[in-house]
Amino acid sequence: MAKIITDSKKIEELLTRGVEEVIEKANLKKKLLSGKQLRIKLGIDPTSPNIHLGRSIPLLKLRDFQNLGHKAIFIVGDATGIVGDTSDKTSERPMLTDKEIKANLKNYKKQVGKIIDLKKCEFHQNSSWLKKLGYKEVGEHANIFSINQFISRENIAKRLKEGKRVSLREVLYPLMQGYDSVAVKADVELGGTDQKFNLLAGRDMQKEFKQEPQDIMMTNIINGLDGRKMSSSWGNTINFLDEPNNMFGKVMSMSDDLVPEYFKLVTRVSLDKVSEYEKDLKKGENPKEIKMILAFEITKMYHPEKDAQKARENWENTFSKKEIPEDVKEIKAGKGEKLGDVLVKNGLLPSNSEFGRRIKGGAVKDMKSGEVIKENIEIKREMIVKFGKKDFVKISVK
RNA sequence: GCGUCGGUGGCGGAGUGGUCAAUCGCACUUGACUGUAAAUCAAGCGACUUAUGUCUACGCAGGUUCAAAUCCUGCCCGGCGCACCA
Repeated sequence: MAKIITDSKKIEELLTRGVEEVIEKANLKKKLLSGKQLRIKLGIDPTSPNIHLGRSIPLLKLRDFQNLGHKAIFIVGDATGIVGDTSDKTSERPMLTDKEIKANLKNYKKQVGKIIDLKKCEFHQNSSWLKKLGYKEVGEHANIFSINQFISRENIAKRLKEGKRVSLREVLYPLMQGYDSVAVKADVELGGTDQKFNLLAGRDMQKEFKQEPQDIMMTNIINGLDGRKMSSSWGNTINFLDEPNNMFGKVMSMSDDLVPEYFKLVTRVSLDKVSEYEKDLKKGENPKEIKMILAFEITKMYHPEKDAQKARENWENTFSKKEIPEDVKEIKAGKGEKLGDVLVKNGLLPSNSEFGRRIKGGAVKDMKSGEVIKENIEIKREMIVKFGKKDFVKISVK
């Protein structure tokens, strides 16, 4: 049995860092101090093959709990994923197929394992209990809640008002997530603030099943690279599986004002250090420098430290010193082939028209001579071409 | 099922017989300025081409017309209302 740590300073950080709201906080604190091992539940639906940094917030929380000796219970929502949660959506979420879910699921353990300790973690797929339920059970569960509750949720109410469709299946989601809590006998459930309704549903379900209701810890939601909410559908995510160079670069390209928030939420750089950085920023330090630290910290959480270091060097060379990146993609072309055709054929550009636009915009550049290429030239010898902000390619002649 | 309104590009949302590859906003791409930040400015944003033209597109399938996103018919999908008094 793991030893439970009850250090009050650590508990305080656990209860506050990246945490928006705890229900019920006093109760949870008491439990944490009691020295009893708690069962901490976190579920993620495999709605996308990639887990992004937004999810790392509750995952890091889960790890924090683990570090204090508590039992992490990770649930992959393969059943809930099919039904689809509407919590963070302004429109209906399409139902996923079994096949999609399975494909998405493939690397989940690996990704989650980058943060939490899988050996000390209970790993479940909620289909294992949810698919056993029939209409009778679902009916009973559904009876615990009212439509009134459901439609008064902000995003649902809004959709109704706008005359958008709200399907009956969406009502089922909170029931399913709530039943998960019953199935794993959760003491605490983690989730984003947008999950409040579903998380609370778990408490009601547990009461119905004569379990003590779980406490709820709602973590902050992180903004994506562009300042909007991070979401796979916006394309503003940083993913656990992003390559080091890419990950580093993505952090560097985000808004300055997000930097402190990122430090607090998605890293575990000590809070003292973070407030130092904040002070530096206020004093007028170039935000780029602090952002470099952040980019490095984040990258090394998901990749070996030396890869993160390399990514940093590569970034400096490429963008500060305007050199050619180390990991240039290499392709082959026949002598006399048109540059545009080659790029399109290799999937680097979607169409010849796009190539034409970039030519017109002056985006295409011969890196050896440093000159802008103004027309669709024929390839005669090996060349390194830049054809966009981040797009480099080395073309060798067959 | 009946009635009614509607289905337009990644999204929102114009357009209701020709001048529509389709106003506009957002998102996105590229360039300038920079710190691959923000803000700003400029250009672009179906494809093939590089001519200043062809093809494919406005839920789907037909039809009317010299000409349709726009009119007609059928189908599919969605919203709302009705489905009552026994």
